[in-house]
Amino acid sequence: MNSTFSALAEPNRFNIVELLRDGPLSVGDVAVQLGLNQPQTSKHLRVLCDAGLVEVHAVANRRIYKLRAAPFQELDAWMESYRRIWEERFDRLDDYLQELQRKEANPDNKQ
Amino acid sequence: MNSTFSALAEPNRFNIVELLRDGPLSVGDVAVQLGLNQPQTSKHLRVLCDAGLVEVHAVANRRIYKLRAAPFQELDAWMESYRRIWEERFDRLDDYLQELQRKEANPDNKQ
DNA sequence: TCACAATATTCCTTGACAGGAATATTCCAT
DNA sequence: ATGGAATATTCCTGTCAAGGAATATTGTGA
Repeated sequence: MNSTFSALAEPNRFNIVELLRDGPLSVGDVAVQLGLNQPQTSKHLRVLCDAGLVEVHAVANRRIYKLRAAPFQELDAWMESYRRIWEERFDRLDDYLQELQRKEANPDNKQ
Repeated sequence: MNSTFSALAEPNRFNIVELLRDGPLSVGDVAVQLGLNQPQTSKHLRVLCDAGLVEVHAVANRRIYKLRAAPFQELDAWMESYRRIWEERFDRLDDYLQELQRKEANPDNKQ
């Protein structure tokens, strides 16, 4: 999960992922379509691979990279816990303010 | 979107977000619950704030931070485009391989 | 086997960022 | 208005990651 965020935080890698969303591609094709040079492309793909976002498949001379579903499903599952409550809890200041006042009244009561 | 990933890529900030999922908290409370010291906590909250993941609300001496729904909904929307196709496309190597062969046959045809 | 295409790796430099410590700021309560 | 919480900011340092250039590697087809 952490490595997923780190990997996607880099703009070029994010673009690579968006590009691969449309299907698998070779290193060269990724490089051309994103206007990157080959070494950087390989390096970014390696990071994505290490993070598990992508997997390789050797075909003749090329290496075809494609997205892996797992980390996206994991991300989806993580989001789920936020979807459930983002109308409920995020805005519930009242509870917390009362909590604060209560603590103010008798500081020892750690609840 | 980019700033969202960058913000969440840092482990402490990720933990702060997870903590705030349960409701708003003051800087001090965040610091205590995560075992951080106050300055780093403030700094991380600032980054989260700049990224729009969090918003502040001054209450007496304290500043209460809470999650903002927007970036999570944006992330959710982004995920949506992956959910739709992760069984379909991610694994469709065949198409691409045929595409490669086709290009091999007559390189000039850029499709 | 050999040359070449496709890809990966290394080395280097530079910039961004996190943590620590100290200090500045803000704002309430008296 | 003033002392003291609570919070924010600055300065410094070390680390890490990205880009560029050059080079190494791998695998294929002739």
